[in-house]
Amino acid sequence: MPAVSFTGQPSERPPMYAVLSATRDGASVQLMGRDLQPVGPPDVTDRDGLPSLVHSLNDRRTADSPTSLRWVWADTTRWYPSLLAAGLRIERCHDLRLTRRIIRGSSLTADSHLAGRGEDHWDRATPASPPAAAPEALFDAPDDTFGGLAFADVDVLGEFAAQQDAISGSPSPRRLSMLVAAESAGALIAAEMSHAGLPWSAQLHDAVLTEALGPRPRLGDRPAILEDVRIEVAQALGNPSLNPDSATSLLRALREAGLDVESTRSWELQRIEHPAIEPLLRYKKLSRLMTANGWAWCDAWVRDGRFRPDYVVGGVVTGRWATSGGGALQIPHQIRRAVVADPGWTFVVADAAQVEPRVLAGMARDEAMAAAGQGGDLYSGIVATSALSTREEAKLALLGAMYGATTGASADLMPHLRRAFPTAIEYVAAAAAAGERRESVMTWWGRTSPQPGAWPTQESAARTAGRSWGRFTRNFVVQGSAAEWAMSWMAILRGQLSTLTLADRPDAGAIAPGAAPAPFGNHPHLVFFVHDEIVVHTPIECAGEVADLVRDAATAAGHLMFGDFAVDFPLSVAVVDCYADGK
DNA sequence: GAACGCTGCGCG
DNA sequence: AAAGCGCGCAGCGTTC
Repeated sequence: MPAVSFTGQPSERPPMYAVLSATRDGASVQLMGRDLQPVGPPDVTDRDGLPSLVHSLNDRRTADSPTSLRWVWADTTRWYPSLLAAGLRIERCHDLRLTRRIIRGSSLTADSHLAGRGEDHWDRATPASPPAAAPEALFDAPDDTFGGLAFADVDVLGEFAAQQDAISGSPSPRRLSMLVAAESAGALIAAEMSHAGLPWSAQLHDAVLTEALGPRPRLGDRPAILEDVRIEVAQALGNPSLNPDSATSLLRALREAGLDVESTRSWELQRIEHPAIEPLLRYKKLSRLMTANGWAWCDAWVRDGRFRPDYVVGGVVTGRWATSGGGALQIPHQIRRAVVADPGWTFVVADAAQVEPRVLAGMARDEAMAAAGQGGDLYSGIVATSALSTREEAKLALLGAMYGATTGASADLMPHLRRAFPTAIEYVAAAAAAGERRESVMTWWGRTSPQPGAWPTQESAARTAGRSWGRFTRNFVVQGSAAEWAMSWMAILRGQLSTLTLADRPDAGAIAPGAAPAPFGNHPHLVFFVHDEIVVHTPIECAGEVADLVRDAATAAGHLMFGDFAVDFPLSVAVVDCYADGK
């Protein structure tokens, strides 16, 4: 079992904090003990001197603080990219902007001073844009404001104290500090993944596009194959100038051809027999490929063999990450062909199986569901209990339970699922009922659902809105807690990966002809994350070790959340040179 | 010509 | 088989 270093507890010696505040022309760092009393005078530096100051403090080890410092700062997106650019990493942080939002919103800290105050700049602050994606910086003054306040005027120490006070005064300080640590570790990981970038071959990307669409057309022209398919559709519908990209005119054309359709969605069209349908579905695929991930996308988002998504930690209400620009969380499987490891390197691609129902089993302490998931595929495990008869049925039923299906095949299977797993099903039903009563619900570690907006006064509309909000809160507890598991998984893994260091491998220089950018060098590092799936880019010789660490981290994350209530978190792990071969 | 809502589809 | 969760993004079509 790997040590869990990102949380700073439960077994470590007292941590030492390094509280980093902006000054007019640089920064100051105040070291503090666990009691939040200053240790020595602050170190002050100008902007250029910050990396070397951080470096020297990172290296500092004292009898009181054998572990690394936890850096406390207003906003990882404002500090960390430049430290990474200088070749530095830090081990742990407390991101006050992200954690402020959690603490202000959590039912666990509703009585704290922090929650009682009016909105201020901390609540208004948004993540800084990544350096490369901010061309406006050429024209405007550099953005040194934080939620409307000059960055140098932000009271970092005061905010940290207020947050610590809120956490320690809550009924479940352990849960909230786990969440705060995981969210902050997520902020570091997100910045590091953007810095490292996902290896991306523009050449292979072009090959995929050319095979599907024909050669790249000149600016303004349409790819030859796409246009050919459009003409096929248009002729089959007797409408030569048809533009299938217009849903309105396509629907009209389909109806004029005598087809009884409600919409132009692919799944609806699939069930229709007509010569236009096959080419139309083909057209939709190709058109989607070109507009979403075509040559223009590659030009815009791939630089120097890397795709650098801008991750937005906590960007989703549930705590899932979002991304802005480039659609990083929706990269089609088809285009993952272009994701290839550097020479001498490979990928460890790991996908966690059925995280949401497993987390549900842990939260509800549903022994039967946990047992069904033991060791392998949860859906098959459910079939083995005879609760449902096929894997597909089990999957459909479980998804329906977590999304709140009310009609159709999924809803029909619910009684069977409830009979087999009453405890788990009751857990999500209670979350739904709370939402219908307009009450908030919490994830396992205390992230709390927002208040619903205005409610309709008309009775049936109010009922509909209630059901809808109930489906949201039902899913919130599951999706949000799964996000907590995933962040813990990554954070633990990150801590373990950093132990595979050059120091252990004096000949490591020979491993990788083309090393990753500093500070990664020859070290395995995370390069991609999508909700329950991670990609580690690693020197080939470390791949086996990395795969083991990935599995161990999944197990450790499960224990971190649910203690000795045994819930398995099995992974599918692949060592592959191309991301498309990961599954 | 910018801003916005709608439709549709990619991902989990 | 085609609804029930969470997103981001592109293109269309309307509005200001």
